Amino acid sequence: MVRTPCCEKMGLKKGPWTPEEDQILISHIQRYGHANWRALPKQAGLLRCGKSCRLRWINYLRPDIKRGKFSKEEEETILKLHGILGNRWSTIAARLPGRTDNEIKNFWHTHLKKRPERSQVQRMMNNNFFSANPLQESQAEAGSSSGTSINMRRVTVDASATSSVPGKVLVANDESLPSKKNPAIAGLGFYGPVSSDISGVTFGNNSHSDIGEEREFWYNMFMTSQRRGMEM
DNA sequence: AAGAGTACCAACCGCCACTTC
DNA sequence: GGAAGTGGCGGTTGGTACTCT
Repeated sequence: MVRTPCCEKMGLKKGPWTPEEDQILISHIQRYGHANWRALPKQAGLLRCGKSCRLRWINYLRPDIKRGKFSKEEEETILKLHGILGNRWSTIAARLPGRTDNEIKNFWHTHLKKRPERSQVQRMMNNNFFSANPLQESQAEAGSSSGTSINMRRVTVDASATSSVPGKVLVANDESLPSKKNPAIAGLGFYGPVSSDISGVTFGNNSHSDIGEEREFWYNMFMTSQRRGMEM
C-alpha cells in the first residue's frame, strides 16, 4: 500500500509549541474532543499536523499528566516492568498513572539505563523468577540498551541484541503473534482502564482486554511476588 | 569568562496494526 | 480481499540547560 504522508509538508509548523497553540488545542479538545486527529488541526485553526497535536496533547496538555520528578517507587516500577516487558513504554506507562510513554522512555535513557541495579533486576528476573537459561542471561548481559530476554513457557520477551526488533514480545508456539494493540503481556492502552497500580490487586480485569489468560497469569505472578515483598 | 562536553527532554520520523470502505 | 485512511508506538534527533575545565 502506498503510504500517504502524515500531513502535507507545505505550510505546517514544526518545532516547539507556543503557549498560544497550546491554548487553542486545549480549548478545542475540551469543546469538541479529539475524534479525528487528522482533521483536528484544521478545525482548530492550528498549522500543525494531526500527529503533532496528538503527541502534544497526550504528553503535555492532558489534565491528568503528572509532572515533576519520578518517585523512588515509580523508578522501581519502571525497572521491574522493563525487566519483563522490555521497551514497551506505552504498556509501562499504563501502570504509572499520570506518566506518559515518552516521559518514561526519556527517564529510562537518561537515568535508569546506566544504573547498576538494572542489571541486577534483570538477573533476578531471568534466573530466580522466570527461570531463564544462561544463554538468555548472557544475551541480556551482553546486550543492548534494552538487553532483556525472559523466557516464560510460551511467552518470550526478546530484547536481545540478536532480535530483529529489540524489545518485541514474541510468542513461541501456537498463539498468534501479538500485535501492538494486543501485546503479549500487558495490552492496556493509555486511555484504557487500568485495573490496579503496581501494588494493586489483579491485572486484567478489563472486560475489553483480550490479553491471554496465560499472559495474565505470568503478569499476576510478578505482581503477587511484589506484594509479598520479594527482593528483586 | 568562555569554550567544550554532557545531560536532559520535547518533538519528529518511520513503521506497523487496525478500521473503514 | 484489498486499498486507503488513521491511530499509536518506539527509536531517534536537535535544541537548550547545565557542568566542567
